[in-house]
Amino acid sequence: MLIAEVCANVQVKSIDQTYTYKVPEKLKFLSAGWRVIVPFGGRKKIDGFVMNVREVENPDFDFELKEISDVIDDEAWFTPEMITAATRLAEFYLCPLAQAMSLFMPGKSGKKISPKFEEYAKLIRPFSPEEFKRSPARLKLLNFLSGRGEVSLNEIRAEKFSSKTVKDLEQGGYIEISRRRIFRDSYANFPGKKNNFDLNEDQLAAVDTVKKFVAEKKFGGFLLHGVTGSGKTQVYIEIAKSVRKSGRRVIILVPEISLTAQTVRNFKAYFPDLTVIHSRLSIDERSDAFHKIRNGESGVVIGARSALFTPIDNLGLIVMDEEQDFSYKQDESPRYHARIIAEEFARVHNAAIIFGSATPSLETYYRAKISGELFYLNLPHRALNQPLPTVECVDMRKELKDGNRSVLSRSLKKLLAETLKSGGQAILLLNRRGYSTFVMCRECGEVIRCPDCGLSMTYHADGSLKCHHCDIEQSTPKICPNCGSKYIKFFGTGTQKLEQFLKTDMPDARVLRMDRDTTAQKFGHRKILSAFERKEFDILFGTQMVAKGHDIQNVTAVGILSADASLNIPNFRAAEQCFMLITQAAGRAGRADIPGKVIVQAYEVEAPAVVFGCRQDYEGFFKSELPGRKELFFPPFSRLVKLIFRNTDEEKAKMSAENTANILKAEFSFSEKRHEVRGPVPAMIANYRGEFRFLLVIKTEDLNEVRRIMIEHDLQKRNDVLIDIDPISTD
DNA sequence: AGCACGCCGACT
DNA sequence: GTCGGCGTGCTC
Repeated sequence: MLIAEVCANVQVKSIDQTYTYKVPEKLKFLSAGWRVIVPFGGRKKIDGFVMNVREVENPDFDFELKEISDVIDDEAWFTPEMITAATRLAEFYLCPLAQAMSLFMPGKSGKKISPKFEEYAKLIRPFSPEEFKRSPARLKLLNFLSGRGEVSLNEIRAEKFSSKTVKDLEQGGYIEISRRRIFRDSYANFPGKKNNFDLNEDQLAAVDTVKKFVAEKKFGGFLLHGVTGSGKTQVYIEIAKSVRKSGRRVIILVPEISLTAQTVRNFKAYFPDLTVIHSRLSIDERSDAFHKIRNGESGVVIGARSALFTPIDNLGLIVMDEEQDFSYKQDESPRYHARIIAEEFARVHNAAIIFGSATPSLETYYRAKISGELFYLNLPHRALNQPLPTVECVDMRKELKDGNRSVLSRSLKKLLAETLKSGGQAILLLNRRGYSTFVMCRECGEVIRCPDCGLSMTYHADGSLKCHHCDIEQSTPKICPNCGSKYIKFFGTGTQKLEQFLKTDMPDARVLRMDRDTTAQKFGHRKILSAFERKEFDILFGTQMVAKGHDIQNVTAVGILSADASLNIPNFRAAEQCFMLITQAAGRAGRADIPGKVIVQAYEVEAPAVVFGCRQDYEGFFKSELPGRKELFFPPFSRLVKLIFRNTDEEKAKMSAENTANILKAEFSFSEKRHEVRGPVPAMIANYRGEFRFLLVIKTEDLNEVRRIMIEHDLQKRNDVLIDIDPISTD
């Protein structure tokens, strides 16, 4: 009897296992990777994934086998590589297999994906006008087609020819209709641009080092550490070219969807066969892209983290640009980090992987410089020999003492005025959107909080209050909901308030706001950046997205308004984040002929992150930050696991976390390795939609041992426990 | 998750 | 009687 192991696409941890089904005669062609329809429990139709098929002589199961009802596609959807990768991802991140498999599908559901075809008509036989004296429509169509090769039926219809005319001519043997698959691709008409300059010495050295590994088809991991403007992209392109020459394929990863457009523009001129994959493409577009990759029609795949999950084979290179960006970590289950997955893929394919950054994550830099797991490639100079910008740090406490209560320091105001006068452009970064960051009653101190998650709500210029965590929106109360007082006050400055300020204080400046609210539509980023690049505006201001994914030549001034705002949040990466923000934003300033000027406004001007950030001194920051991480046993000296226990009953959630903490502590006491458990503590969002959350944080020098212990205690099967391996934050 | 089953109270 | 509320348990 032919039987199949099927992973039912029900993404629930407690039933995460494969189920055995009979393969009916009509489906005996099935093999691993097919998507199927199966009966499951009380449900008649569930989609599932065939994990393997085998012949069994004497069936002996202690349950009755059901039959697979049908297949979904015309071929196996998953390649063996995809199955292996999904299985290992699920094992590593302790998520349901069905969830890991779903990463490799264009949509969530088990719908069949239908390709789109277009029909073309072509003249295949000469004709004389005499034959068609009595049929002027046909004659007109024949004349329309003659000398034009293939013309799509859409175009013919647009010329008001009826389908009858077309059909008649086809039957008469004058024209031929052919069907061709068309690919939906909103990046198809994106312009490419070639950079016509030679690589400098450092770039050449980097290219040569990686090329050696590529030529020998050996795994190699590299950190390409290059200051902003050092020409990392050109290095990627040169290496990718040599990979393509040898017939192997390339994946280029960017942290956010909005950055794909810029990357496509850089690569298109060199790699016309590139394909874009990210989660905001329509399902159809995504499945068309999958098709092209599967058939080998695509040599370069560009996209955000989901670009890792395609049917690509024969992989020679993965580039992960801006590797330090937290967007590479998925913040819903499966909570994978693209950095880990990408490196694993590179190993499996004997491919090279390049992590690129101006400010590498401490983990990656540590692996390159201290533990030697990665090769270190350095581009210390700007490619076109522009000087690095000068950075001035302004102490906002002193500013206040001197009577300046404005969001802009006197130095920054002066810099903006000078910049505009000289025809330059400026970028201002304020990492908070909305108008006011919180709303408080002056009488009783009540802060208005999100009904779902309890975080403070942000006031927006349209009069609404928004939760930036849950996206909930409500109107602003006129009186305090707690005490009824009418003294409700708005505190803190967001980008909208900054906009109002700039418009009144600098009426001659043309200002442009860029944050999540103004870039909501497709290609919204691109539109704003293009307008700024065309010099339609003098000042571009907004959240951290103003510092990402562009290289606008005319920007000579950059201001960072509250550079140290992130410093006081209780997060072990706070300093790293602050340093990155300053370095990244500062890197936007300066052009070939005019050195850039950067003003960093901060309150804690002595903090190492601010000091080294202003000096653009990565190595210095690294050395100052590392001892603290070591002392507190944080990455890169440990790996973290975060466990969240949820329950509608607060006491149960807490008890459950406490029990697990005790079990883990007992297990760890037998271990030779260093493991620590912290908690239970209430989660930062302690109550989400009526569900209480407590968390445990494990720090370990042996992640695999911790994973093994968690599996032994079936933590991965509990629906009330969320497991986050290598979390970004510990709250 | 989602469905069946079973137990209990309420109602035409 | 029987309809429907929800708590419990299972899914090849």
